[in-house]
Amino acid sequence: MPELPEVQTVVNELKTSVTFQWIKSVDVLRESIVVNRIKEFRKNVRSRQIKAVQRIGKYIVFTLDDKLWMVAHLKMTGKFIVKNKNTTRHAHDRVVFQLGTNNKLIFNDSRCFGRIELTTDLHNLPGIKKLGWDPWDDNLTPENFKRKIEHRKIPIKTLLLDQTIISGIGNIYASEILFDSMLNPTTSAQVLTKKQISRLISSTRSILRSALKYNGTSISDYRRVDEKKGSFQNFLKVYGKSERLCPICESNIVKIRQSQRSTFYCPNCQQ
DNA sequence: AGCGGAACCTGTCGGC
DNA sequence: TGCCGACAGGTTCCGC
Repeated sequence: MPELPEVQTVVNELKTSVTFQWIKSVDVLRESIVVNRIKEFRKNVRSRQIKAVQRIGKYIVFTLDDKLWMVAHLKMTGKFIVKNKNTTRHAHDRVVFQLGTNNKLIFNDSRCFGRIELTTDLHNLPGIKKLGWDPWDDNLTPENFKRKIEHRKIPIKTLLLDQTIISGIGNIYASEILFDSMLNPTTSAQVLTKKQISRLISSTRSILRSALKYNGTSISDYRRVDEKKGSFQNFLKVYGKSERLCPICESNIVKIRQSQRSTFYCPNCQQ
């Protein structure tokens, strides 16, 4: 499900629904979701107050104390849902936090790729430590970007999925961003000109900002904290549109396979 | 170091 | 109807 716009939507909604709430207890229904030893996790989360919620890359970070954070990653199908505490258990509920109010915070994940980890050293968590620029980082300039990728031979589409370069882009928005910047997804990263990179960066920002405005893209699994859908799926121009027509030139959108993921693009507009 | 492919786990959909 | 393979908003690990 989740790329930056989806994760940021969830974080925004968690901020209003669970900040300052106390965690009374935790039920771990699927142990593989929790990275820490379960006993230790339950003990250290119990009786903590959620002081803040933030997004770092595609990670959701709950601040529980000065030196204690609960870090979650939704991977493909993870969701955070807030419901009344009397709600019955639902299929794929994996971790349930009983809150001090009438609510519970549920981590639901059909595929069980998602992870929740308690840490005392947030910025040295392996996943977080390696993250590249946030899309809106002032240091993400065409010059810096070019320098960072000038020895990378992989296709630009594949490079956009590399969280150690820019963090937050996933498979849907990579295709949309490349269409918006009129770049061919198969182009080797190292041959891009400064001008093309400049376009790529502004498209990245505008596509992600727009997707965030519509609360993300709900094609199949992704849901908001209140289980509503995002609506950016109504504005996708190429992702999932193979055999449909390009909105600019009306030639056929094509689907190809790059490093085991689908890519959609217009071979005519994206040279 | 960088790259491609397998692995993690579960559900759905299309073809035969 | 039923089975089987392909595929799914992600990341990590392994071998070359």
